[in-house]
Amino acid sequence: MPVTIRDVARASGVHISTVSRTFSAPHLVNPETRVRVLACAEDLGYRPNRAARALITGRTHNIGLIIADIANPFFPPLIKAAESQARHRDYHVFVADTNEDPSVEEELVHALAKQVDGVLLCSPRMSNSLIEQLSREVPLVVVNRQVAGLPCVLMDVGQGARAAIEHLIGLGHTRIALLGGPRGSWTNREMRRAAGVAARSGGAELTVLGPNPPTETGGLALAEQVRRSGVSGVLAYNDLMAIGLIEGLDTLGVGVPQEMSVVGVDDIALSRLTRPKLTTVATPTAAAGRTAVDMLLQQDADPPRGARGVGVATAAGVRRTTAQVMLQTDLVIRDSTGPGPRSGRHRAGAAAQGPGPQRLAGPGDPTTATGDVVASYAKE
Amino acid sequence: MPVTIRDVARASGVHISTVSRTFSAPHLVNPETRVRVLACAEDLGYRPNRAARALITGRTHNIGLIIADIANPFFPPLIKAAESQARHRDYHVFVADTNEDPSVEEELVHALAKQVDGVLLCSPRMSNSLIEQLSREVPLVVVNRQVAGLPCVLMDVGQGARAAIEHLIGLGHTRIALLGGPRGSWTNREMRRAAGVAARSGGAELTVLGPNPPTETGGLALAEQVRRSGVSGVLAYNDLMAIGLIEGLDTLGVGVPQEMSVVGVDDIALSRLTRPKLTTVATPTAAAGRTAVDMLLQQDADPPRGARGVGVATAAGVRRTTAQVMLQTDLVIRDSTGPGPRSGRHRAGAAAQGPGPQRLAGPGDPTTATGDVVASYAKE
DNA sequence: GCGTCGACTGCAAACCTTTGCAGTGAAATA
DNA sequence: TATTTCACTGCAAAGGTTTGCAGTCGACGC
Repeated sequence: MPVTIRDVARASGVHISTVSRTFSAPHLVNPETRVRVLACAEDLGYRPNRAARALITGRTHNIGLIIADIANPFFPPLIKAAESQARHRDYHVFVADTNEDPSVEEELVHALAKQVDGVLLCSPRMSNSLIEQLSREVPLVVVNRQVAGLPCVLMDVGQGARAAIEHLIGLGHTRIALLGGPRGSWTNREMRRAAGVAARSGGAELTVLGPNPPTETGGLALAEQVRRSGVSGVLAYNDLMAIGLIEGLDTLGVGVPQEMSVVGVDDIALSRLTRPKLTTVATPTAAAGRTAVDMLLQQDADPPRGARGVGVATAAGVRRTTAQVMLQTDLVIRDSTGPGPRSGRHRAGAAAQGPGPQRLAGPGDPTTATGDVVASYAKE
Repeated sequence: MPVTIRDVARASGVHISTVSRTFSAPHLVNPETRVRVLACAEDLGYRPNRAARALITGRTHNIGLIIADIANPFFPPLIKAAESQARHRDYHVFVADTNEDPSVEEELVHALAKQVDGVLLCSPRMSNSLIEQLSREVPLVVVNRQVAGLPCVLMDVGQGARAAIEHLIGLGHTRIALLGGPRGSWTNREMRRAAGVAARSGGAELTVLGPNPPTETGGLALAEQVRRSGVSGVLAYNDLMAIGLIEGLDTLGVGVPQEMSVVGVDDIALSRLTRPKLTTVATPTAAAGRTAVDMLLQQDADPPRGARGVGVATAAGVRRTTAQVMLQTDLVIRDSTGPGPRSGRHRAGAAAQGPGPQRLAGPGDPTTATGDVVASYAKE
């Protein structure tokens, strides 16, 4: 039933090699022949069998995309962009979810290796050395992780964390908490480092809480601890945790941004839709996906691994393109951050206005629990 | 560099066919030989080449997952569940995004056909007849679409829409709007049908607005129209639209649920996190993903298409398993729906309580813009 | 008129695996 | 002892495609 190159050859009265060339090296075949072959192929509904092609060329025209958690809203835009970019370059993409489990990551790379021309490792949780080792088996591009000798796409969360901390300090917050993310996350380390520096040079005190699961639940569970820690500003590992935290603070009667300012990271679509709208460090996820795919395919373009004439030479250990791309992040200020304890002036002003029409006028403060705010201050 | 069955054979002193059997039919090889071969394979890091295997067996152990829009939060849980289920059955999955474009859908099925054992079509936008035609090329399972003769996984949005309408009517709403989804969506047709019936038998008036893009923007754009239409209750095609609508209504000064009750569909994670929390029809997306994969693989288990000994007989036109699974939906009532104009009693009661501590006690109504409610009533 | 070149096409090997068939030797049966 | 059975293994073809090499044929230059 499946129509092969052979059927097309028979139908158009040429040898199979001519049909093959019609598709993979058109300039080598007579224009007349070419149109005839193409017509027959079209007629018969012929599509080249990529598995067979892969067998001989050594290139599958597939790539793998290994994701820590598809359900984490950070990733879908990345997946979408990567898939789109790949398809434009005539590649298909395997997507696999590791559930944040490093051993699954490793297993998946092995399992996919023979079936793809390269793998995108997104926010991997395994060790650098393991990644390096795996990269000898199949070309790898790493997103959100810095591995020496491997092409990486990084988002400058360091810069973002710094901007966030400076923003909080600028608002008058002097005691700030950093909600750490999962163990093994490069982003996490980077944020801690940068936030520490920024806090120190801004004269603020930084408390690090974590590591924590990078989820809404993770943030929610920290609400009590955050309240007791005496901070007035929080930078969360990501938006999900920030949202969870706000949720938790809300049930504890702590108003955001009145009593606590919260900054997230990622700018997932969701963060525009919560109340209050989240102040957050926007990471260029789609761009990261596109860039990573480009780097993978470019790297892939050079060594025709396993091709016929090439012989030895291209042993897999050889150093490949090793570019590292750092993508800009942006602090987007919305409604979850407000003046800190220092700037009593602003606070008083805010507290004075009741929940009137001005709630509707501007972004304002939707929870409007004025009484609670005051009470909480007394406590502090 | 890539280690093949041949290397393992040489290392363990047996013929390649024995190595092959060690992996694909272990009971046919002497236990002693088997362990020796396995040891060598392990040593050398051998992994069977699935492409080569596919070439001869006709089964790739891959499936395709074609998604209207990965960035739509409805899909990631489905993708995640499907991928997980597939992997447990030793299948890998291609994910592709069509951007809601029917022609891309078709192209993708063609492109993937030779590389997969089956394709999951999730909420397809193309015509039934085209789907049917494509199913002759590769086994198909359809999610959120009813196609005669094809295995389908459906979510009972009809039942869900009915429950939602009844819920609204029960709250005293008699004029209700349905925000339609995209053209070509089975879910959309089903909802319209069921909502129409439910409204009629409940004595309510139903206005259908649409079709609309199933996004936040789509909902937001309808706010003005909804306000002017004079309805007090809205059932949206999905949560995203519902959230967009609430957003839009908010900027128009229309409070939810005080002046307008809004029900969504899907129960995406997000809907628990917005304010007000969304009343919505929960669809079992993860279960749908799992079920669809199971149906695909089961269907796939029967005909060893293209296998060697089989000869003709299993022409692809032959009717396959044609089960249709209908998955239950559940109305989950949260905070975006409230008493309608009829039940003035409840409203008054609600309006009487200020935004005090009881806001924190229960789910209550977080926006608490009591004044607005009254004003709005006057308007009406 | 001969040689050369170039454009085009055919031939056949190779990629890695699976599998029907046949062969081996030993054990079980008659 | 002769025969059958059985467990195991090897042989070789097949699957669809690419590609180096070689062949054909007409055109062109001298």
